Order: sequence, then C-alpha cells, then structure tokens
Amino acid sequence: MTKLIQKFSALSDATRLGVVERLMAEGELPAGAIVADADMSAPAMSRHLKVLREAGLIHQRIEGTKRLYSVRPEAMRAIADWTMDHKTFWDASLDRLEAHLAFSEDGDDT
Amino acid sequence: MTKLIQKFSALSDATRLGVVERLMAEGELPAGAIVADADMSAPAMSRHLKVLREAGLIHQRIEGTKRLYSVRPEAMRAIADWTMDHKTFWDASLDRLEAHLAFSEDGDDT
DNA sequence: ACCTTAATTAACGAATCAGTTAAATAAAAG
DNA sequence: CTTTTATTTAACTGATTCGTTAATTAAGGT
Repeated sequence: MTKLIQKFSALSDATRLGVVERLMAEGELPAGAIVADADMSAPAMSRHLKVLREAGLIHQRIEGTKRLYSVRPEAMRAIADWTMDHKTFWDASLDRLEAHLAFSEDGDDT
Repeated sequence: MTKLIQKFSALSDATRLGVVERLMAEGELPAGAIVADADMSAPAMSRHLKVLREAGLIHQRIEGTKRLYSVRPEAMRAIADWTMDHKTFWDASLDRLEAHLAFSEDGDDT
C-alpha cells in the first residue's frame, strides 16, 4: 500500500509524469536526452529521475558513462491493478450515473 | 493532463488514499464519521477532504449541518483510463519480460 | 435569543520539495 | 596521466505541505 502511495507521489509532478509518458512512447532513453528537452538543469532532472526510480516506476541501466532509463511495466501494472480492484465500484456507479443523467449536471465547487 | 496530476497528488497521501478507499467500500459518509476514525484533528481532515474535492475525486452533499462525502466514479475512471491508454505499452512489455525471464536476466546489447 | 453540534477557515510552525550553482565521480579519449 | 563528457551528490533557498489550536459560520434544539 505504501508503495502505491509512493508511485502516486512520483507521478504527481508534471515533469515526472512527462518523463514517464515520454519513456513509454519512445522507449529507453539516456538521462542526457531527457534533460535536453526539459526546461531545467541537469541536477534537477537527475533528482526527478531518482524519485521515479525509488518509486519503482523506472529502471536504470548503466552503459559506460550513460544512464539509460526505461519505464518498468510491473510498476504501471500495479497502478492499473489498483484501479481494477475498485472497478466494481466505479463501473457500477457510472452505470447509475448514466441512468440518471437527465437530472443532474455536475459542476465542481470548492 | 493537469487534472490527472492533481488526482495523483491527492492520492499521494496515506490519509487521503485511505479516505477514498473507505468511501468506495462504505459509500457516502459524513465528515464526522471520517474524522472520528482518523488519528488527527477535524481541521486537518477537513483540509484533506478539500484537497480530494478540488481534485474532483470526491463529491460533497450538504444535508443540514452535515457534509456527506462520496467518491466520484468519473474521477476514478479518469485514472483507470490513463493506465488503459498505456496498456499497450505495459502489457506488451510484461509479455516480453516474462518471455525473457525464461532464458536470462541480463540486459540486451545496443 | 441562546447553546450545542458539525464542519470549516485562519494563523502559525516544522518538515519536505523543487529549483539553483558548485563540486564530485566515473568512464573514454587523447 | 590529463582532459572531456555524462551524470550525480552537496549545499543552499524559496515555496508548499501537513499538522496544531483558536476563531468563525451555519443549522437545530430548547
């Protein structure tokens, strides 16, 4: 459970979520390629990568002086599993919502 | 995209994840019932509920002096949708992982 | 009106977070 | 062995987060 919170925490930052999505789209990339397209210093990105690594979301492979990063699919599945564990709840609830869509149009307030 | 980050952020805290899971299991509950079983003050829990509300994860229904909270299924589905959007990646990758584990644990070449 | 109950907002402090620049580490190349 | 390239760790700072207690708002009960 604690590990899941750590994953949510790691993904609760635009930079880190962006890195994860890019790695999923493009596959393994060196730290240099990741920092090159980000609007921040190398040390800042290095710490973001460390957060993702410690949350188990990405894997680091060392090749010479390069650090190659890739998303760990098991980690992604851990999140998918959590949502699926509660699918019974939200799926059924959405069915009810659709059934009564005529009445309530939801806006959010603070 | 920003809304998804806000949801991850809201869930990146043990207290708030616990509240969401409890509301999914037990259904709508008043703030008082939620704070009663938590090891913190009412104001602290009130702010946690506000964070969840602002992330769109829970809905507040007012009944007299009571504030009744429940999980918003659309919000849960938004998270499930994100994982499903990348299922192609992690599902296929896990297949490769399993296939690979049968032979070796080593990395690939360049 | 007055008091109680339910919950929130306000004000404040300790801890953590995200960025910076400077220094350190480690492999490769000359 | 010295320099260059790739990346991380160290040290520092401003902003945000999470808890506390005190004060505020609002609905009922008497």
